[in-house]
Amino acid sequence: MSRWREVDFVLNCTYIVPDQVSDPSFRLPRAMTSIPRNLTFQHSTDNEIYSGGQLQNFVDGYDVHRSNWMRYVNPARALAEQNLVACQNGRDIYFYTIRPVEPSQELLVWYSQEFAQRLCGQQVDIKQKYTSSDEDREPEYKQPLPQQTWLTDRTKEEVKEEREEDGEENIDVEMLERDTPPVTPDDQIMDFSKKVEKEESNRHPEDRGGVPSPKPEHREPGPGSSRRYLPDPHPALTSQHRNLPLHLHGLYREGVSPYPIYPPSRPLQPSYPLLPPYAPHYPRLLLPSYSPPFPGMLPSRGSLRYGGYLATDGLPYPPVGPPALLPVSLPYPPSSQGGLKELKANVSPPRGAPATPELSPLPKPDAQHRSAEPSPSGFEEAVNLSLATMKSKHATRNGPGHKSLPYPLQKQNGKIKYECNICSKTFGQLSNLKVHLRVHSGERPFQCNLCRKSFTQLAHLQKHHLVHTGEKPHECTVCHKRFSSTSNLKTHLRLHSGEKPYQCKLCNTKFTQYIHLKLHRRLHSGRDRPHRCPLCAQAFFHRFSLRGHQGGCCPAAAGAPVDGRVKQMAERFDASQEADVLTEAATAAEVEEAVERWLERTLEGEEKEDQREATLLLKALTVAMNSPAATPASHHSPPLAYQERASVVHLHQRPRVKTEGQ
DNA sequence: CTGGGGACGGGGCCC
DNA sequence: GGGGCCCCGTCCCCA
Repeated sequence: MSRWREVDFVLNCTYIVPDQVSDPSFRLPRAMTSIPRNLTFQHSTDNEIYSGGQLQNFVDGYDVHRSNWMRYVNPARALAEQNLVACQNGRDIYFYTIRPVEPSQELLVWYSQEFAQRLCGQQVDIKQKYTSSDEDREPEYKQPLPQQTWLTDRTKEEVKEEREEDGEENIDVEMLERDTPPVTPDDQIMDFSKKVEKEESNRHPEDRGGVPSPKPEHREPGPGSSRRYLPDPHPALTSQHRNLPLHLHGLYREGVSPYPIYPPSRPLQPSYPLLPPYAPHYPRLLLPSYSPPFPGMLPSRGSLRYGGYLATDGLPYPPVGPPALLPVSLPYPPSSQGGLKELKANVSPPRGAPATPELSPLPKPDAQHRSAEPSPSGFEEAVNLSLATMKSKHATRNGPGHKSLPYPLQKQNGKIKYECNICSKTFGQLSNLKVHLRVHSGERPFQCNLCRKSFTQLAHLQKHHLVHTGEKPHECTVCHKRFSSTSNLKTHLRLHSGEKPYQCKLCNTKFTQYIHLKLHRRLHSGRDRPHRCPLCAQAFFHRFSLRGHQGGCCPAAAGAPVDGRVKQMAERFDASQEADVLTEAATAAEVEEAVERWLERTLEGEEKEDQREATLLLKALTVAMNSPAATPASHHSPPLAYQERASVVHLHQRPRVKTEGQ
């Protein structure tokens, strides 16, 4: 994929996870706080560094206050290990994953072809050299790039790396080639603007909006003088991976200059249509609103890590920074006016009070604003672009002239249904689907300004607000007790009506709330399960469950391979509400229907393939359950279908079981 | 252990 | 398309 054009990446990529906003008030440098929420820092133990040659151009990630988190990302040694490719789009640099990146897997970056050529294509003989500096003058946060590696086959032996007790790596300078320390690292800063300046003879430096950077000062190498350096790529462009002269660290300051292809007067627009963050066809997929702190600030170090996908209720660490600081991923500071906010992307922090302080969402960005600031740092969402491919796919299905939508369309009873491409739920209205998609994305755009809780729907936030106001708008007409929600009032009304819709099948105890029945059922231990297997003594609530057990799940039955997952599923179904509603005289078809209902509910969100396999499996199991031959007196091998499916099915161990388990 | 209330999530429907 | 409203369901807490 490194041969892809940059437009190919834009068209084919699935998610864009932008850098986090790095507020200047944060106490940590930008290089630490700008890391996207799905990534984490880890120290690399592979710190071989190579250098050589002479400085002409280089980019610099030296200053952690000016560079961003990419300074910590190492370059790939070979195509095989590369999982990230850098491309430039207008003034923005995007890093596309080109293969799945597993948790704890290190990001290793290289360039797209175009980007690489733009970096150095016209200066193939760029020599390079990296900064070093006088350590005594090193500011606290101006650090070497200890985690950068630039590994090639020929140079592995050249550098020895040591790590001091405080974790900061130091390189044995004797092993390095003749690097020369600059007077100051910042004097050496070079990014695209360097090249542009060079090529354009400094005619329009202000037009490019980049960070003005002085030309790097070339100095003759001084032996033994270097303890600060940047990696040393290879000088020629004969292969994409070995010979690109520049590395990317340090490109990621605000305001990268337009790349040299652009004439200076060209507006700073993407060279091709970049999906705007608010393109209606592409719902924004938000990562959870809490942001990981830099691990160095964690209460304990070492193996302690965080992930960007932590559930908000499982936040292990407080936000970094002053106590008043919001989690860094929140795009705005809290409004001093109180009230509630809708977190919208790409909006500057509002300073004024909304027209209606309470429950007023923020204004949406206008098109001009968007086009003026296409930077990914301006919006917080991971934009799901996978729907782009869905779009074209279904546009074809719907035929020419049909308004293409990024969602699969179905027709049910003459009505169009919009199907969620994640869980396959269908909705009668597209807007409902869009709200539903927040369930998958984790986006919770409506945040309570009083307690920081956030919600997927404004109505939920409005209801939540009653918690703070104490308002209880719903009154019981019988006892005049008041409730904050209609649901709770309705539950309450059962007390007056005597309605108890939830009944225990074992003891006939009835309850007004389902949760009470669930709790109650836990009381029924195995001895209360009337249907017991004579071979293994396992007991079941339902006779058909015992039949199914004997038909394929009993470990004591000879000749029957027992799949533990199937056994567990059968037990779960036996204890499910779907099984509860069946009578013991239920027909095979009724049991099968109940199994399907239970599956549909239980496997919601599972992988499609797993759902399909599980469905096949459970149907086979249902056959066993209803097999008249499956009696305690006649054990035999399970039906063939069951055996076959049981060997291939893969079911996730769900951490949370909706159905009441035992 | 039961019962009652509080809070919240998801989705349908209307405007 | 999006907001508002409503309903249903679920979970948690506590007496």
